[in-house]
Amino acid sequence: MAEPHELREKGLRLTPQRELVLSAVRELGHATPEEVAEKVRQTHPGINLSTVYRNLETLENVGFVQHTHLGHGGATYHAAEELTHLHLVCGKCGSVGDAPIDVAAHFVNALADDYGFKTDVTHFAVYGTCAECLLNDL
Amino acid sequence: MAEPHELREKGLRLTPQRELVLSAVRELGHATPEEVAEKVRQTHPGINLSTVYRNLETLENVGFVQHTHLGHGGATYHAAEELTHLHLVCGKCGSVGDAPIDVAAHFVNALADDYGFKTDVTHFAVYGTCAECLLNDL
DNA sequence: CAGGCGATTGCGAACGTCTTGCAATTAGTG
DNA sequence: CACTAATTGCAAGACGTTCGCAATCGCCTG
Repeated sequence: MAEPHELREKGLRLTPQRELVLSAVRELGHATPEEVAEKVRQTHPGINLSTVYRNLETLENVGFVQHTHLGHGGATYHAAEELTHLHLVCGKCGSVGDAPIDVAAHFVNALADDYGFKTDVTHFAVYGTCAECLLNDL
Repeated sequence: MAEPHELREKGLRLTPQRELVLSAVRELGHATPEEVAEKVRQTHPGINLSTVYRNLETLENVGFVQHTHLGHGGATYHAAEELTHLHLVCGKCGSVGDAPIDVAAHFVNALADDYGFKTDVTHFAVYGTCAECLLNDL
């Protein structure tokens, strides 16, 4: 009895596609489903986009990955371990910066205390204008 | 010389469609482009969806309306006057609650001070779980 | 108040992203 | 090794949004 694979432990079947999707997300950090598919194709050229979508959903259900809305339309996926920061999306240049979740602590507490709302700060990006673009506007 | 129409003051042509889109947004509060179109059709049945999209964009450029991402896919539009609150989107029941922007003041300041990032808290929703759904989970 | 120019409209097609139904394949079980 | 259910690939479709184009219409000017 070897150690069971992390996917099997969650009751998931172990398919090459699934493993590849998971490791692609882990390697890429931020990634749209499309980007994940592209990455996976380096090792498994035939993979279908819908398989990627389905696996991302499955992996999200068992907590290995999570998605975030960075704006426009597409969601982007992260390994669950990575979700320790929030995203600062600049509306001018489109850059995505990171900030530790701590900066939102006060905010999250205020929403919890005043509205009973439990906030997941990482799910949506924080929109605004980045330092660089603010400088360029002067 | 009568008082000039608010749209004309911004250098925009005054078309019935444009006026109707603007007042639809004002009447509806929150509304997706689709909902705006539906509302406009009550008075102007023939309006085309692309006209609605184009007018929303135009009206946004001159500052009469603004859009917010509440999640999933579609943007929702607000009259600019209305944008005095942030949106609390519940991931379980899908409800959208409001909170005054003030609750985010500390957060916004922290991002400005530490990262030089100027945040627009209203552009993206705040995601989480609402008080009601938290109760139901017990 | 008629003429003309450019903005705006409606329409249809195209788009990107994501979902779905279905038949074939495959992982895990006994 | 055979069986069953999960998973895959594929093609079609749904959804929201954008685009090019020709026809129309608002507004300015004479």
